[in-house]
Amino acid sequence: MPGPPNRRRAGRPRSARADRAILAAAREALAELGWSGLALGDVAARAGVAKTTLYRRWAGKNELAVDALAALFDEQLELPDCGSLEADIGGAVLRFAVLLDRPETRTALMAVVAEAGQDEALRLRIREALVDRQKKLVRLGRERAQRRGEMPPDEGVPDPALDDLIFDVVAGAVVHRMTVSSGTVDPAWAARLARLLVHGLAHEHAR
Amino acid sequence: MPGPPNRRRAGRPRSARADRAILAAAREALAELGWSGLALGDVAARAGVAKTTLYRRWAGKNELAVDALAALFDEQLELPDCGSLEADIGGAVLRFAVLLDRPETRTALMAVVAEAGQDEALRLRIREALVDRQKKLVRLGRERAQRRGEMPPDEGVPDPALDDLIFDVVAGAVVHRMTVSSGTVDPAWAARLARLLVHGLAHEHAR
Amino acid sequence: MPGPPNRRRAGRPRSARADRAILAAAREALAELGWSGLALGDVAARAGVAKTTLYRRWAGKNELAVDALAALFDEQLELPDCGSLEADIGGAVLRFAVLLDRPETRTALMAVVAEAGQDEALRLRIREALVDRQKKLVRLGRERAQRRGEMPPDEGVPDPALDDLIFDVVAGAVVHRMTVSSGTVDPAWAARLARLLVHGLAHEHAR
Amino acid sequence: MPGPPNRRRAGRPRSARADRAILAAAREALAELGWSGLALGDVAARAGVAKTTLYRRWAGKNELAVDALAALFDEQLELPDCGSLEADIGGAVLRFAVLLDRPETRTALMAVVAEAGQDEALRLRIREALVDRQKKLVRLGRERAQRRGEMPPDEGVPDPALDDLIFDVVAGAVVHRMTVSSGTVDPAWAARLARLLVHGLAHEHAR
DNA sequence: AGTTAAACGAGACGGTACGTCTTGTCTTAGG
DNA sequence: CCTAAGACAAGACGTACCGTCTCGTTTAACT
Repeated sequence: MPGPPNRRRAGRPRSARADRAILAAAREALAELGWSGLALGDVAARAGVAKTTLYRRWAGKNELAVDALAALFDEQLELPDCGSLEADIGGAVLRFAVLLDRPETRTALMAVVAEAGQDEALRLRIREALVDRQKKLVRLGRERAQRRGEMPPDEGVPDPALDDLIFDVVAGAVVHRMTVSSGTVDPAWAARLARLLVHGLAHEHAR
Repeated sequence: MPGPPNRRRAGRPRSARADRAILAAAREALAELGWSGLALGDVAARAGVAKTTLYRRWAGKNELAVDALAALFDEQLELPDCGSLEADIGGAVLRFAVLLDRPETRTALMAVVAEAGQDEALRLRIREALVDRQKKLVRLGRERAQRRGEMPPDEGVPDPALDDLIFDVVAGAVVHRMTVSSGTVDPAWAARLARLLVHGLAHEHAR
Repeated sequence: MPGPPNRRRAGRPRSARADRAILAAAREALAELGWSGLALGDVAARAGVAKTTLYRRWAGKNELAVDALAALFDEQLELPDCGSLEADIGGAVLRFAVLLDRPETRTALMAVVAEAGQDEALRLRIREALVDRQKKLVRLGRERAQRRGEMPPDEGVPDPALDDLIFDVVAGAVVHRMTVSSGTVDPAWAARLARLLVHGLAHEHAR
Repeated sequence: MPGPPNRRRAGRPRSARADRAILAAAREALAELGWSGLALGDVAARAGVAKTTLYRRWAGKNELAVDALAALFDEQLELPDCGSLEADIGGAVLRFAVLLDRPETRTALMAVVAEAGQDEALRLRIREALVDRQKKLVRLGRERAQRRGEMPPDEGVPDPALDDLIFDVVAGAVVHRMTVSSGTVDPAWAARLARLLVHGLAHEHAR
């Protein structure tokens, strides 16, 4: 028996208020100062918390930012039911664009991805906390379209690689336009992207 | 006229070797240490140059990185002629993936984009040095496809917004897959993306 | 009388083992790490005791160190009877030197004296626990010498200032040599100091 | 040829103003806050200097304090000529007492000596900068007394061990009285110590 | 051939954030 | 009420880079 699961750890328990205050302060500071201006001592001070308390929970800027991002993504992203696959995709694109319009989101996402280039653990954390959690939107959209008869049902084996492609195309196009190209995502652009995707996918099944 | 074009500035001219050595050292250090590990003092030391010499040419990490990236993009990216639009797109995707496989490229691109979130001048520099220069590949591909008869010729007004969409979809999907999703770009994935795009575009003109 | 002696305080009584363990751990840590390396959290851990338990008994590093020192001084210092005043002084000097040879004693004594420079209460505690308790050795030595006829008996009023001078000269010379001058105290040095003092004192009474 | 001795080191030379400002600020802060309150960041700020500038010159609190003390000792300590050996000693004792009456001197001296218990290099620095430099006062006093005929001239070999003993007795008695015993050094006490020493030394040569 | 003026290397400078450490208090649960 | 465990606020530690500066030296172009 490895130990009773209800076994309380000794000593004073960690404050849940501190966790929330730190994540909120991190988002606030990020929005104001940008990534390179983000100082963990400042985040701690905004949160009304000592630096030790912050470092007890997160190893550094990167880990903290991924968790702050994941909380935002989880609460903001969803797939609206707009009646058709094309409209659903357009709606999801617009929601994502709203989220990326916040300067802290855009900046933090790019920065942690940049740091992840040298940091395998961070790469894993990003995939688990951001990518894999949001891929459920693609699965949900596909299943909804299949129920509506817009897409054929899975024949035998499902094709997760197709879901991955769709995820990277949609998310990638939005992120690239808003960050690299310094463009804007408006309803017209979202609709055009959705149409491109839906018609491209139609041939995918007819091959 | 303020001065003749052959007007040489007085004093010792700037060393061209220093420029090249600094850019090379920056790429090397970036590949080894990642963005946050990149220290300009270290770059200068690797280049065998004083910090002053570096700062005389670039204002900071961001500007230096954009220039290092632009040089790489210019010399590496091109649109191979593979006989069909779909094959051309697949080929370009694979070339871009090879470039992004270099750790310094991936890291630097994401990092400068992150910093640009708070820095309008940097955003402009990125658009001029990276985005606008590479959009010529899309224009070239479209014109080649039109000559082949794979796409209808422009009717009256051209549609630059469509070129932009294509650029963001292709580049965005590749970048997103290789950085955010931590996935790999192989010939099969490239081909599938190209097919999706070509078929999606076919309907774009038939609307 | 503030309370009946058999009055038990409510609740769990304090552990006497803890007191001893803490003092011993403090001496050990001091010998290993020196004053600035002495951390009360570490002392508590070595003593197998919680920090709370330590702080309930001592207000801080200084008070703890003074008590640890006082216990050592009380058990180690005495005036051996070597037959003559000069030999007695030499013997006491050597005993004191042995005590100061322990790194924790030397370090702690100097450190608490340094801290006492800004702390009146600590100064008082040092005088009571260390200085006044050990001045009895000077009184004892003088009385023994008077019994032997080596010194004249007190005429009318005693002269405590002379005892104080002797105390500061003997203790000061040993401490200064072993700490400030980084010298060693061997039997020859001790004998020379004793002779200097005895002959100097002879004239003191003949003035 | 290993290099001309007047060869200028490359780069910007160190500021002499900074050295002086730091030592002065250290003495000031020490007097105000005591040893444990002395923070090097604060010293740097008072000196109008960056922390790096301070750390470039001194390895830590201890080294800085020894140098600050040595400067004080050098400028304050001397052997006044009062006409007789006994009066000279009394005068020197009073001068030393004035110096140790400054809270920063007393505190810093004790503190660095405490730290030196664990630090061989610091012990050496103290001996060189403080002890050996001030022992010249003992030599000077002896030579002056020999010229006056108060002490016999050196017969054959000199006796540096006697100078050392005198130094430790005088300095030790003053330091011990003012720090450990919390006593005061007034002219009467100084005169009594001087008399004790002179008469004790008389027998030293008559043995 | 000498003069001139900027570029160059070296490295010190004032600043700022880092992540760690220690202090003394507080909050749990258990004895 | 004491105890062990450990989280907490506060703040100094010594390090690393930043971007600027101040030196003395080098180098090409212009007299």
